Amino acid sequence: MRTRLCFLIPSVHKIFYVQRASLTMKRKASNISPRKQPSTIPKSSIGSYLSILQKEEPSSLDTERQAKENVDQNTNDMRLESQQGSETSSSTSEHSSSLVENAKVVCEEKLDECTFSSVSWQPPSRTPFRFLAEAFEVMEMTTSRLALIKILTQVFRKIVNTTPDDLLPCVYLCTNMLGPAHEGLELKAGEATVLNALSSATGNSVKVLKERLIKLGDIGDLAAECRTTQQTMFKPPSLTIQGVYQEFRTMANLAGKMSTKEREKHLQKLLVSATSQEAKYIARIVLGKLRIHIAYKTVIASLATVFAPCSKTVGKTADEMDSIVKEATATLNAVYSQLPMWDRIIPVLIQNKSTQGLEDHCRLTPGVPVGPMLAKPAKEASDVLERFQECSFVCEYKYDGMRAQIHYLPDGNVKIFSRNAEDDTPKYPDIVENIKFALSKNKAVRSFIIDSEVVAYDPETNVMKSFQELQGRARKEVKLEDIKVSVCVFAFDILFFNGESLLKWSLKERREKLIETFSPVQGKFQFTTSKVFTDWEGVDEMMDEAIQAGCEGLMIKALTGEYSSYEPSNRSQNWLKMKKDYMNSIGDSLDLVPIGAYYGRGKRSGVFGAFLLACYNSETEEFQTVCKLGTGFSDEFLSSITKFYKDGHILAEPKPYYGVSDSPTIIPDVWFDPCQVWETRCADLTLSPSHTAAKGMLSEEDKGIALRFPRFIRIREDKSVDDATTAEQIVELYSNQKSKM
DNA sequence: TCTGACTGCCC
DNA sequence: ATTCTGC
DNA sequence: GCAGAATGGGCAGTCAGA
Repeated sequence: MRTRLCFLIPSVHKIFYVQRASLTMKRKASNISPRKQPSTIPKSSIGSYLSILQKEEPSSLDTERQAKENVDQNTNDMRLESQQGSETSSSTSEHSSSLVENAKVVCEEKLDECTFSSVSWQPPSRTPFRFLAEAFEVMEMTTSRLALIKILTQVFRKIVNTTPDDLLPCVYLCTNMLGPAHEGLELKAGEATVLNALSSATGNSVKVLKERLIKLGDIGDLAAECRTTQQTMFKPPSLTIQGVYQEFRTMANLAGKMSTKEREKHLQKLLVSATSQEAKYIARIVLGKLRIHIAYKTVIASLATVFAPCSKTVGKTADEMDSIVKEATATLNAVYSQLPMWDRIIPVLIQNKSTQGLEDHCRLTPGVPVGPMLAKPAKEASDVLERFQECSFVCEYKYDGMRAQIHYLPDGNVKIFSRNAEDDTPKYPDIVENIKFALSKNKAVRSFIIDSEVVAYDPETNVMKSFQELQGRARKEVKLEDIKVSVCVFAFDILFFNGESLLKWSLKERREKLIETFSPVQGKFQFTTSKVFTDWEGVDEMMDEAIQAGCEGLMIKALTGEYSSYEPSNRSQNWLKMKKDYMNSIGDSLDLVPIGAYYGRGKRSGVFGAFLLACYNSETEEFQTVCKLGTGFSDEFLSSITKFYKDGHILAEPKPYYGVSDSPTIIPDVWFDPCQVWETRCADLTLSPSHTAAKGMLSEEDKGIALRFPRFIRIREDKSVDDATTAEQIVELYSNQKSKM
């Protein structure tokens, strides 16, 4: 707030105020310890936090070591607990009804041992949301995966044993989901909505809240803080997990006139009924950033711990238990990536009280998206050769388009899913047609799932078009006759065929199945260009050809052997991706001048989180923006560079020779003195509606040029600001790139 | 009726 | 998308 | 090496308000 105020005051005072502001900033930053103290522990339950708090707030190395031992000790205790528990249930494991009863006995023992919360409830009451919020609070304070899994396991176990119907909504809230991704339910509420709701719930103006948000760096912390200062006239009904989840679904289903206000009202209602701690996590769930160091992988590991099949564990050692849990985790991982629907999986888990038999109920099914296999970046030949020594590998063109998983259902329907399991079928009626055409010669096909990349394609010239053109296609309920940008499907894998999963087949076998099942149609449905290699000989040439053809680079995969199966949802080493800009020697690298910065959020609160970068236009003698930059720097660099700029290199106003769009998403929080040059790498240059580099020097007069995938490399100490990359050079790079397409 | 803010989703 | 970091 | 959490450009679609 103070820095903002100083803009209105003559320059001598500006310095004074800026310095004061930076001092408070510094003091604040030094207070932030790696393990953040929770701001909102309810006094009533302080005691139950203590054990974990001590572990996470060590005051010396000694206590740190001690803390580690404590955590380990606790983890072992957990194993013993479940062992004992299962001993009890093992004797009657044949009868599921007695199983349930026994589970309850076990549960009651465990209730007392809940290490993070004293909240308790009994049906018909539903699980209090406060119980989950308290777990989140503790999870936020640690980064130890074992401790995180331990806490989540306790949460799930307690819910399963008390109010099992709440497990599903609990898992949804833990993963920021409203339902299966392919069902397409969207909350349609983000930061602005939360701020508005918070404003009407607390009486603070949005402007004040925004200023406070800059300081706090987290909207949940803001919500918690607001609640603390608000007086409550009466005690509102307390929230339940089920209630919060249902409220979100209600919000998601609102549409049309007044729906924005309506959504805000629902959110306001939630925030008013929430304790400050609950408000914190409600706000974060809405934003989709829980920031408690867990995502669905940890949820899976915890569920697997709860439902690990330990019915016959009498006399088993901790190590043996460990491997049972590991196996259960692997099972649940595999099941979820082949049927990413908690509403199908969780009822089975609860019914069976075990991960056993899960695969029989939750199978790969056409019509439900599979987690797509992902690739790891490879920077140089040796990365590839190390991985694939002694065995042959395939290189495929890496097309610059969008991933599409195409399903053919036994009823003849076609479904198309995006990389993130969204249903893209309404977007691609042309692909639905092309598929049927490519299949026409093969009447034995009843069902399949294939993996492919969709690329914008000019059917006149048979030339692939840019990602940007593909991005311009309409998305909702597209009609065949309205399509303006045609596309070609480049298929590269098949995961399912006529009722059979092919995931375990080798890539060699899958490719053969793919090729025998489809007939390519030029410009509509083709196979990716690919070639088999046994060593590096010829790979560089293929890479050049791929770039020449408008591709990003190459995908590299094992053809046969243990690394050649399809691993859904895994970014494993089985697939590598290689792009020119990964390689140190090649690729575009620009020397740019930071002219402003944005306050960081989350773990970057207190330092700058991103910067506004400019090139130099010698014609207009302006610095023109080419990108914001938010990745590539170490934590240490960020804090030192924040200090550097705040210590005398901040401007109260932009220089008159800064050419910057007036879009609020571009205008930085602070302006910089142009005094450094940063080496910045990118994948591509794109036409930009919001950046100003080379504006007016292109065929599209009102557009500038921007970097695609920009990242920080290093400070160029050896360069002065006038040696920065020029707009002319950027135009040159841009037209070089265009001529390749 | 048009525009800008917001959201979600591609990369 | 890319990158860094704690475990 | 995994999993999580920072951050990028840019588009369509929706809705509120000019």
